[in-house]
Amino acid sequence: MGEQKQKKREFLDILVALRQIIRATDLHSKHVMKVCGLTVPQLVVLLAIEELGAVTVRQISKHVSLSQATVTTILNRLEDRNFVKRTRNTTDKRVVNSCLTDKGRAVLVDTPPLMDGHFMLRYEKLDSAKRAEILEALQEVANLMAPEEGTPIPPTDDGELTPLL
Amino acid sequence: MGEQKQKKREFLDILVALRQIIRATDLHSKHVMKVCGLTVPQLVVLLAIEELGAVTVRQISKHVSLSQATVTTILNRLEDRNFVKRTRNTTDKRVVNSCLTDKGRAVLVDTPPLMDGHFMLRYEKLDSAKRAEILEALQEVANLMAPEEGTPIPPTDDGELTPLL
DNA sequence: ATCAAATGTTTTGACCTGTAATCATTCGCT
DNA sequence: AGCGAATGATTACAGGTCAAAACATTTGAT
Repeated sequence: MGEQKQKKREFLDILVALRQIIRATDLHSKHVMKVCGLTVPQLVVLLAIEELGAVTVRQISKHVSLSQATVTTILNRLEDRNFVKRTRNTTDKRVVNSCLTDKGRAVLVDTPPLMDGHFMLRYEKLDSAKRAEILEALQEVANLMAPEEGTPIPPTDDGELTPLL
Repeated sequence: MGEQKQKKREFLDILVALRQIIRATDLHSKHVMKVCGLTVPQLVVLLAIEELGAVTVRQISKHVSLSQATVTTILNRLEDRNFVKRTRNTTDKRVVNSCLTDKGRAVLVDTPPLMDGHFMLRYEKLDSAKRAEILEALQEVANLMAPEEGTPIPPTDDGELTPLL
């Protein structure tokens, strides 16, 4: 009977850890915003454009694991502030290609940290076995949470580049 | 020299896993919203009130690890929809006490899942050693990300109940 | 040629989240 | 008693995030 309680406790512990991680991640993003004027998601989108060149919204969305709508709103802000330039593709007028402006390129020369420096320092102090264990556990959780199994790496194979991030 | 690259790769992997986890968590919250009409944060606040009784905003905020402002906005929505009732404390008119309404109590009788059922099912299938490893890793990461070390459990000891979540 | 389905993007609407500023009260000192 | 500091809550503002709806365009089938 107490076994159910036990299970509940276990999930609660996971929930608590996850919430702390999510909160810390968000706080870091806010911090980066104050320091360098761009949030982590904005930087990630910028990096994706740098890596992929003139790229469609959908490609960015896949690459950074965000919905198309989210990427659009991030692009709006980035374009307002002149970090990227959007141009409609001439051959297919549905698609929009995004490029970095000089300002956009400039802000990336000295990439601000996407991850909390505090965390990185402490993480690096761990021995590599521990680090591997942690990484593996995180990936395991991510997989467990993935929408559907069967295709851990979905056979999108639609010419996508490595969907890093 | 390729050692730096290696480190970078490692952090990138962590970042990717974290982003997927955060995204999945958010998606689950949206899903819960569609199914039961309340998001996970709203449920968590409701549960905190159920557990703590007539409680101040600050206490809720501590209990659920969210800022006071965030709790206020969540309470706004919950009060608008008549799940909670706020009353100013008579002895100290600065403080606001929140209580569940009948409707609020009712919605909690069959607590909707705070965690993705899909995830829970798959997680339960793992052997307990693996599960322990995962939980430990998550807590390790949460600690590594905590604002300051030295006081893993900060000596708040201000009569708080267990700050679960 | 035409019209429906598919595709790519943006808009809309709802929520979560935090910091900083503001408001109201209470407390502590003199 | 009175005034400034501390405390509790809310508001204002800036983002992130998504699903669904709305648009625009292209493609495919007739």
